[in-house]
This record gives sequence, structure tokens and C-alpha cells, in this order.
Amino acid sequence: MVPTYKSDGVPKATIARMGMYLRCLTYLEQQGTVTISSRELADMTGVTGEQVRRDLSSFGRFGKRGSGYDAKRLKTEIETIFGRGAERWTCCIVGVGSLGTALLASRTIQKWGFKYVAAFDTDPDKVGTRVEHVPVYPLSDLKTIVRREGIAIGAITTPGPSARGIARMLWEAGIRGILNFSPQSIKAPEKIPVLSVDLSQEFLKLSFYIQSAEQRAREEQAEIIAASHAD
Amino acid sequence: MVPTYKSDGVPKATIARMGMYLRCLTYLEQQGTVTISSRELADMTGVTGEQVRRDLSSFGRFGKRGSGYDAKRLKTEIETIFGRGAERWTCCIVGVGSLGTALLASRTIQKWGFKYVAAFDTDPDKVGTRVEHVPVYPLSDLKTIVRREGIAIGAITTPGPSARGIARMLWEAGIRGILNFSPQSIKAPEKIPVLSVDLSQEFLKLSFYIQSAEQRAREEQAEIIAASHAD
DNA sequence: CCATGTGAAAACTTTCACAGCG
DNA sequence: CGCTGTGAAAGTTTTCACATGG
Repeated sequence: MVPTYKSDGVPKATIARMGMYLRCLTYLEQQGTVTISSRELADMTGVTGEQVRRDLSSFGRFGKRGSGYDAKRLKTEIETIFGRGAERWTCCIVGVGSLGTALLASRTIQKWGFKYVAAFDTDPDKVGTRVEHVPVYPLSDLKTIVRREGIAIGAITTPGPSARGIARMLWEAGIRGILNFSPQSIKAPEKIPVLSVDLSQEFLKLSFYIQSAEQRAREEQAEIIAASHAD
Repeated sequence: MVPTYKSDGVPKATIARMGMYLRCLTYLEQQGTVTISSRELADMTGVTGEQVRRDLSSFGRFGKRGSGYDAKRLKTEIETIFGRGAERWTCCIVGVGSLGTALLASRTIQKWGFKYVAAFDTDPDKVGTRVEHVPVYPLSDLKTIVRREGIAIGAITTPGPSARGIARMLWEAGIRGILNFSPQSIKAPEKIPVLSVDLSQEFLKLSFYIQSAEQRAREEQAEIIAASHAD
């Protein structure tokens, strides 16, 4: 299973949708929207209104009957659910390759309140430099720095089979959660949530969906032809 | 809903797991493994043996009772399911930023049979160069080139709100499927599968899971303390 | 004897339908 | 009157349990 973490209580799919609602609300706030209905939020995200209401109601009663949800209030509530309150999540990147650099450069990630405080690599040419203003340290300093800075999230962006060892270093240093972007599944102690995202798997899945869609289209076409002959 | 595409028949989760099985089998082949049981595959991926068997059986009967699955054969079968047969999937990247470059550089994606044939950007400094041996064309040439080369998959790696317009250009040029890495949901005609991956959402989800895990740990601790006082 | 493949049961998720309240 | 919040129904996925066959 790609996400090693078991959501326990709130379904995984609900969490994913909550993130989408938050993304929509951020957009709506810029647009100056004051009130939003479950239906509108549903149309923006491609789910049903009932689902939006059910998802939200598993965290509280945020709406007003008759009018909908206060956009500003709902955004704040969801931000709180995701822990974007007093705390700013500190992060580090392990593996300053092209994917690591992409994460360091992502403005969207920073907008959600995540702050990169360190990056790690074994390449002596990279160590000592700064990438997107974030200092790159040698991998051998990982434990010391993660522990000293109290870094919350570690993102693994190494290509190779080193991922498992790095995960171990991270949780031994007291990391609170791991994002694994390597094509390698990771086992960590129960207490440490691990979320794995394998970009190459997305290409694979898409190629399956393309084939199904095209096969379905061919079958529909065949049906139409059969029907036109059956007069 | 992030994945706009409806899997219709085979559940989405099954497809995701099939990809993981393929990844494991590739590894096992290198290790020289000849036969594998559903249980072993399950342990490697963190699912149950029943689930592996159920997943596989929705595509065919690949196993031998008493012994398990022939690793080589099963790998080939799953490759075929994912369309890795005669055809090599041609891809293009729209937006040669850091994420676009990361995808172009990914050896894992190429190992699954995906081949980049073009990249597009609006930046005149990038246009005309090659990134990872792939030529960068102006965005204005997108339709012509996608159509001429018959490109199958378009990956959108632009940061901004341009994603929707690019998606439209892609499907008007006859693309067969879209991978959307922008933090923007995309609507395409039914026939064109779209898979959206928003990396910033993964950070968000992880922060939720970290909080749940830590809260659960605190509650367990409280229970232990309560129990020790209840003697 | 061992592990697959699969009906049937259990668990979970989504949708329906509507009571309840601003 | 309109939209939320939620029991109950419908639908889907996972797990259980075991018949089946190499």
C-alpha cells in the first residue's frame, strides 16, 4: 500500500478531499466570496454536495442552514484541522536532485505554511551551497541537524535504494512524519506517518486509464454500428 | 475529485496496487526470484494476501495452486495490462520549470517505457535548448507538434493558473491522456483521462496524519496513566 | 499438502431522502 | 424557502473461509 499510514477514524479519501476544499477556499477568498454552499464547493471539486457536507460534518458543524458556509470561517476551520495554527511546519529535503530542488522551489508548498530549514546531500559540490535559500548539509549531519532544529517533516527525494536507510536516520533523529518520493516502499514505526508518492506510478496508471477509455470508446462505436445494421 | 477519470470496472485502488506489484516484480526479477506467493507480494506492499489474489484475479488466472505465481510470467502479464507491449508511450512536458525538469530527468519513468519527445515553455531563454536531451519548443507550437508527433501523454508542470488553457490545447491537439501536476483542477472531455497530482496537497495530508498520530499517542499514554491509578 | 481463486459475510463509503433550522 | 446535517438505504471494497487443483 503506498500510504503506509492508517488513517484510523477519518477515511483517507476524506482527508484528500478536505485538502481540495481548502485549495478552493483559498481561491474563493481571493475572489472575495463571502458565502459558499456545499453544492458550489462540490461543483468545483467534482464530488457531490452530500459528500462535501458529510466530509465537513465529520469535523464539526460549520454551516448555516439556509445560506451555506461562511467562506472565511470554513477556511480557518480547515486550516486548523490541517494544523496550520500557531505552528509552522519545519521541513527538510533529503536528496538535492531535480525533484528535491523542485520541492524547495515550490511556492505552493510554502503558502500552506511549510518551511524548509535544511537540505541534505552526499555530493560534495552541493554541500555548503544554498538551494532556494536553504542550506545544503552533508548527509552525515542529518541526525544532528534534524534533532537540533526539531524538524517535523522529512521529504526523501533520492532516486536510489538509499530511501530505507534515510527513513531510518530520519525517525531515529526524531522526525514526526516522512514524505517518500522515492520509488521504494518504506516501513517505519507505527507512530511515524509515512506518505509515499511515486511519480512514475502515476504515468503507469494513466497509461492504463488511456487504454480503458479507448477500448470503451471502440466498444461504443461497435454498438452504434451494430444498431445501425439491425433495422 | 483529484482524478477526473472514472475507472469504470476495475477500481482505482486496484490499479494503484497493480502498479506496486509491478514495481515489486521488477525488483524480484533482479534478485532472481522465480516463484512468488500472494503472501510474499502482500508483505512487500503492505496489503493482505487475499487482496493481491483478488486484484490479480480481476485480470485473469495467473497463479498455480500449491506453488504461487511465476514471477517472470506475472511481470509480463501486468506489463501488458499497463500497455507496455508493442507500443512505447510518447510524452511531452509543458512547463520546463524545476518540476518539469525533474520529470524529464527521471530514469524510473523511462524504465516503464515512457519516452519524452518534446517539452514546451514560453521562456525564450529555454526555447531552442535541450533539457535532458529533449528539445524545448515554444508553447505556441504545442498543437502542431503534439499532432505531428502523435504524442500520447501530456504532463502539465506549470505553476500558475495557465493549466486549464494548456489542457485544452493538449486535447485539441489530440492528446490521449493528461497528467496534471499543477495545483489546479482540470476538466477535460470524458474521453480524455486526466490524472492530477498536487505535491503540495501531500504535505498538507501528512501534517494531518502527524497530528492524528500524535494525538492518538497522547490518548494511549493517558489511558496507561489512568489504568495505573485505578488499582 | 500448499496456495490459488472465489462465493459469502463483514466493513466501509456514498447516495438518498428528509427533518430541522436560520 | 433553502441549505445543512444526518439517519437509513444502496453500493462498493475488503476480509473470511474454504473448495479446488497442481
